[in-house]
Amino acid sequence: MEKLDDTDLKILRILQKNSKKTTKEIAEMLNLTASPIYERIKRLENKGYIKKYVALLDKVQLNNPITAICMVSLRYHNEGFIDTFENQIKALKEVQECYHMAGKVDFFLKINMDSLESYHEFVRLKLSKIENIGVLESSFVLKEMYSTTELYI
Amino acid sequence: MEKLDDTDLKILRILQKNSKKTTKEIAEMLNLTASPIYERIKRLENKGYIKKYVALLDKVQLNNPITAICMVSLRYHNEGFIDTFENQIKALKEVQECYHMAGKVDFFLKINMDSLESYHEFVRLKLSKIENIGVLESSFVLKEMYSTTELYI
DNA sequence: CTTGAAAAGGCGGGGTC
DNA sequence: GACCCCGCCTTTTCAAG
Repeated sequence: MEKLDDTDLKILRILQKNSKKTTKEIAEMLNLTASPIYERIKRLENKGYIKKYVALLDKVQLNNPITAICMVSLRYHNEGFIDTFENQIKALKEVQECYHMAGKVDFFLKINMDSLESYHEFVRLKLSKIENIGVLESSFVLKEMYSTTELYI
Repeated sequence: MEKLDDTDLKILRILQKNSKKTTKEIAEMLNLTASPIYERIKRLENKGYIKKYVALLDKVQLNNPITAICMVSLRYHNEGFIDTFENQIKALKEVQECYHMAGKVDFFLKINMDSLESYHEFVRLKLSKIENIGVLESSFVLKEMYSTTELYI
C-alpha cells in the first residue's frame, strides 16, 4: 500500500483507543458511511498495520500486582548463546516483554507476578537456571504512572 | 464479585489473545451456548477485570521503529517534585510507559520514535527541559525478542 | 464512495434445572 | 445461580454502480 491518508490514520487512532467502536460510529465521527470505513479497516488489517485486537485485563484484580524490570547481561555473546537465551526466555510465561538492548546491559525483561515471594522463586528456580547469565539486576515498579499500547501517530 | 471460576478465566485468556472472537465461538470452545458467555463477559467488563478493547498496531509500518528505554533519576524527591514530573511526562505523547521504580533509578520510560535523530531532539527539547532531572540514561532496543499484553492467568 | 441487501452476531426476555 | 432457547435489532459483510 502506498502511504496512508488522513482518514486511515484517524481510523487507526480510534481503534487503538477502543476497538469496540462500530464502523457506523467511526463513520459518523469522520462524516462518512459505514462501507468505506469497513473497507479501509479490512485493508489496514490485511496490510498488517493492525496486528491484532485484544482485551486488556486488570493486573491487580487478576492477582498480578507486582511488576519487575529485570536487567540481564550474558557472559558470552556468540550468536548461539543469544538464540538459546531468547528461546529459554520465551518459555517463561511470567515474562511479558524481553528486549535485546544496546547499552549497559544486554536485555530488559518486564515480568508480572502475584508477590515478591513469587518473584524470588522465579529468579531462584527459573531465571538463574539459565546458563550464561553474567549480571542480573531487578527493579520493582512502585507505581505505574502511565502506560498505553497506543502509538503516537 | 467473588472469585472467578474456571470458565471466567478461560474467557479472559481467549479475549486477551483475540478480542474479535464471538460469543458463539467462545461458547463452542467451552461447550456452552452463547448466552452464558455473553453474560459472563458483561460481568467481567462491569467488574473491571476487562479494562478495554484495543487494536495493536505495527510500530515499524507506522514509522515508529525505534524504541528507547530511558532511565531517569530526580535530584530532589519531595512529593511535589514527583507529581510535577509525572504531569510533565504524561504530556509527552512519545512516552508509551512511565514507571516509578524502587531500585537504582527513579523512573523507567519507554519511548517510541521514528529515528535516532528524533530521539536526540526529543531529549534535547523536551526531556531536558524538565526541571529536577539528575540522571538520564538511554538504552535502545536492538530487537524486540518478545512482547505481549497478555497476563499469565 | 454510495446504495442496498443477505448473513451474522449482540442483546435481552422468559423459561428450565 | 447458571444455563438454554428464541426472537429482535444492529452490525458486519460484500455485492454492483
